[in-house]
Amino acid sequence: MTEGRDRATRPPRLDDVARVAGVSKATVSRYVSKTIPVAQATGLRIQKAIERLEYVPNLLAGGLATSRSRLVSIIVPLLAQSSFNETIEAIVRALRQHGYVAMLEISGTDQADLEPLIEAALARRVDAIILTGMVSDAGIRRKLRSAGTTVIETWGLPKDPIDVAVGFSHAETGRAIADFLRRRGYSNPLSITARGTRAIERRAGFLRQWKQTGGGECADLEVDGPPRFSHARAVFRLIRSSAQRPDVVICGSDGLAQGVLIEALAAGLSVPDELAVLGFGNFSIAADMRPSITTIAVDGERIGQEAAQIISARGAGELVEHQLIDVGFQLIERESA
Amino acid sequence: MTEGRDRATRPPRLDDVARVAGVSKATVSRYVSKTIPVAQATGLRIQKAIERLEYVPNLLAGGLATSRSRLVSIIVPLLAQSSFNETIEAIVRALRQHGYVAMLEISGTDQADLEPLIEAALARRVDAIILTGMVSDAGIRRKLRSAGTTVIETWGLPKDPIDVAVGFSHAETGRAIADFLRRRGYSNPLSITARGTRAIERRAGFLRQWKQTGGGECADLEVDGPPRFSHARAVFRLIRSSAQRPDVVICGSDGLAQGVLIEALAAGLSVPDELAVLGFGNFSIAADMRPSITTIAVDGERIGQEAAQIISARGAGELVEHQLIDVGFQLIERESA
DNA sequence: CTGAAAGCGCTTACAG
DNA sequence: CTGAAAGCGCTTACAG
Repeated sequence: MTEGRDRATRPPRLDDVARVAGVSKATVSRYVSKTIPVAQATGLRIQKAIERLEYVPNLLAGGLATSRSRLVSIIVPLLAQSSFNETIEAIVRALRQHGYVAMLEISGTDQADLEPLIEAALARRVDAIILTGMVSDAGIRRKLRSAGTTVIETWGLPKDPIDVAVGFSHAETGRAIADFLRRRGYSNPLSITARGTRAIERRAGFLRQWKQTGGGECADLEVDGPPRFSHARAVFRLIRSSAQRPDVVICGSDGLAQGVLIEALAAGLSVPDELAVLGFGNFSIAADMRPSITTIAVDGERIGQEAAQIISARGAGELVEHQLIDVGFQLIERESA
Repeated sequence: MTEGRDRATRPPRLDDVARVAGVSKATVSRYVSKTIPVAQATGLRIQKAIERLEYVPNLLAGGLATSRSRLVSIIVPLLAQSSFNETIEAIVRALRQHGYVAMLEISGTDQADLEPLIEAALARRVDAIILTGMVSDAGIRRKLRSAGTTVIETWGLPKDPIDVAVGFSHAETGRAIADFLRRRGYSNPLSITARGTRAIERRAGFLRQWKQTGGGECADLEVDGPPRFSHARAVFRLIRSSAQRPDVVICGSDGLAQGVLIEALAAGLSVPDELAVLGFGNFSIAADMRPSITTIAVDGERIGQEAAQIISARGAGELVEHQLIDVGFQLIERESA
């Protein structure tokens, strides 16, 4: 087993390369970082040395010297069943493109658990913190604001962003849903709202528009935790016990919508005629489900790109103001409503 | 806006704390890292100084000094719809518990894309690399082996692990499925196998046991990419065109099983009487689906804990041998088969 | 229990 | 285009 480098010897570093190539550390550094051009012949010698030694630059040391870690912390409420997964993936890929690497932190739904994660990120001197969940705690917002690092809030567009926000207006999606339901002639909606999430903003936006355009009351079922099929059962219990059966259910996620659809099928209700269903997120199942799910699509790819773009620009020394970047959304009409 | 620290001034560092507390840097370092006890009175003064300055230790610098970054790279094939999500979440949480932070890398399904991600991890001098997908490329395995860092392969139990592997035998799950189907009296299985995944090992294990216990041929449909509902349609096309209709479909994931179930419902086939369905992964939908899905459960939590445990032990200087840690699996019998 | 000093592996003005 | 030297912010033998 003598293949590869001996585990006992220390890995090569910049000055090993410099010695082998017969140049100074500074020159090797310049060659590797491509910041300042190096004479062609010199570059060749350095390249040879790098390959011979299998040199891998220590970015931790580099980061210490430049105060740019090229590390970005991305804090998400949860991974499993999350509607954020696509966005997270897009962010990670976009960051990579710009030479950054993402540290993943999972906060859970309790705001209090956010603080140590932020500390951990700050201790690593991340170049930015990306938040995908809603940060409602004022103390945490203040702390983030004074931390002096780039903070990107995604998905939502808070009125008073910590730094930069990339997302869309949840109230607007509610509005769009109201208009859509009206156009289709639905009159008795039931919405499922997960506590402590942005679904609350969506519902508010919906209600405002719904009433303004002549709609009446709108039943609301509040549920806890991530939207799951089990909530779908609760929805059905409610529907059964309602004096007036709703004709459309507005779900907080496509996963939940899927659950409702399955319950409806099991109960022998025809969708959308007897009961229509609206999802949120445009997960891949939304298109594949039978009936396919009418939903709101969000451009996670774009969110990732915009976020990486901002971080990279700041890193390059450009002055990027606090701002809201609205990536919009799209209501996709399918079979379920 | 004068709250918090002035953005222009540099953040406080160890020697600022030392100066304010009237001790040496070494003492502050010892106090913060808790490696060597410090006199109580001294500790109090240091604590005061830390709070007053809002000092956050620079772990990048600390990592450089100790050659322990406390960074772990976790490389996953994909996030969206992945059966690994739960395990990833468990790993991230377990690592945190031990003071590590996870860098997330998404490799896609192409092995060739793995190399730059490994380079990026090595350049950050990660204390470990955790792989959740299968690494079949010999060159990459060799490179990882000679990198001198802890490498943990999860989910599978390769015959010749790079370093440590924490997972279960996929062949064994196939075997368990064969025994189960036989017990239930199924005779004509169809399996869906995603190319380039460990589903291939499961199928091999299944076939071996199936034939050994007197079973005949087993139809196989190979699909590409992550298991999706759309594959479910292909399954149905195949079922319809088969001379002899299969009586049970073995799916590579619960998501796919769900798709097949929905197609079956739409086609008016009763499950499991006319067509039984087996999933894999025990996602939350498996229990919630109607009919609920018979599947294989994997203990992602345990995988995360074992992995973090190993990394932490190595970090503490303990000698941990190359090894295979079998966390087992469980066949959960529900309604779909 | 505490301190002075060397070292971790880079980068970057400054000077040539 | 290149080099010598100081500095990034920690830790840890070594000595007391």
